[in-house]
Amino acid sequence: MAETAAKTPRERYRAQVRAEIKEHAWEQIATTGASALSLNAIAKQMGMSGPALYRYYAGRDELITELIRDAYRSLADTLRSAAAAGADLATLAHTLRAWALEDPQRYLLIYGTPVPGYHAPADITLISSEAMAVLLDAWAARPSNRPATPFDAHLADHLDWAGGHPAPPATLHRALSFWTRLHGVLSLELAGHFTGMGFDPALLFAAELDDLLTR
Amino acid sequence: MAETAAKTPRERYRAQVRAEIKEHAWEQIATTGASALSLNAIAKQMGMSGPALYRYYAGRDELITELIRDAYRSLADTLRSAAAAGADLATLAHTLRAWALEDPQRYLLIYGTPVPGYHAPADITLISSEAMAVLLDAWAARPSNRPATPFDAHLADHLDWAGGHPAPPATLHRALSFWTRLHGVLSLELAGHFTGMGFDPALLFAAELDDLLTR
DNA sequence: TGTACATCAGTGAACGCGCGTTCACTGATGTAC
DNA sequence: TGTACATCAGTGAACGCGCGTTCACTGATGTAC
Repeated sequence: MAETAAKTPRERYRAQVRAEIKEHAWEQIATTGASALSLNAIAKQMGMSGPALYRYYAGRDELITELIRDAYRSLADTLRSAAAAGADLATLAHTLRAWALEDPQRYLLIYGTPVPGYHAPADITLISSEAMAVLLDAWAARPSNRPATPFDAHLADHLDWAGGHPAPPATLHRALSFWTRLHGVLSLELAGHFTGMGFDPALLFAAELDDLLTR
Repeated sequence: MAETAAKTPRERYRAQVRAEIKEHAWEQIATTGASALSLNAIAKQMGMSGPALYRYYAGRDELITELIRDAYRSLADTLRSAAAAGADLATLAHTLRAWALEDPQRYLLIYGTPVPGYHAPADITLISSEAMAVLLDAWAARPSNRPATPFDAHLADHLDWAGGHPAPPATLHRALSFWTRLHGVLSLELAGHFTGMGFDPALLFAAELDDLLTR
């Protein structure tokens, strides 16, 4: 818990192996998808016996949980540092897309179809809101001239997800819409539903983003 | 092929069992997701031995292909008959959502993360364009007053997916955007990413649709 | 209507595979004196 | 610096399971005369 300092060599080694396990897990997910994640396969790939991994993870679910946590954290960090560097909403959107394309299965792990048979612990939702917080901040910094919609009124009474963000409902709505619209284009692209359609997904994404921002 | 008539009792029986297998497959998919689809499990559920199913499907992949085909067909039929009954775009959107909610895994099977290890035959893309054709028709019937975007120009040169539809690029773009935006909201809802956020997904969908149509 | 034959649905055994997970163990690494 | 002990990473065997798929077969259903 409060043990961030003074790592013994053994602790250091453990952390290193845990990281290596996760690396191989990502590789495996990248090729076969998350639902086919197998501890034994990872062990074999690392030149270890299957049971050895149980020293590091209590089981498959705990590993997946950690991967999901890392994915959320990575996305939040990426967006946060982009925002800190002065990125506007368009740049944030492209940052999101670049992050997703860098490892499609990582994106799909957190925003795609849930892994069958896996149940996430309760605190995962909390971590997922970190990335959202960056978007909320970015939208809050942008003056809105749109008339309030009926949904804005509904949102005003259902703010659990906003984490107490002080932005007005209309802004929250726009941030939410920003997310769903980009996800719509992005998830279809990552899942391969645009292949064979002819057009360039990057341009569709840019067009969607443009429409989103200019109104 | 051209054998639509004169079914023998045996052919009738075969068709019936094939249908029953698919029913059980859908049940299984609804609970465990498509990646966990197992021929043996279906056979057991039907009170048959595993190998018996090989009389009806050459293997797991052929069964999945048929399920995907059926899903696309079902969606296209649903949209088509709604359109034939005079549905406008808003009604079509709600028809789409109702169809998706009726069986979330069926929607996710065709529009979600691809099933790992499964490779669809080439003609699947063709069937998937049927639903899109209904949307294209609906948008073509609606006068557009929007200025052309740079993406419209790109689309004009990349029309493989439109199946020769005579609508202008701007209209094709709007139909495409209609799809991606509704998918964005819908897929996040179906994957459970709105649970715990507080608001009503139906209202977000309606708001997105409203924004989509009023401009 | 009755018999002889062909078709074909479904079975059970078998193959080889990989999975998650447990357990008792060996042997290396680190700690205390 | 050296010895005695504790810790703990990793192994190999084992358990029970389910998977896809093949094969030779039984027995019921349909067909031809």
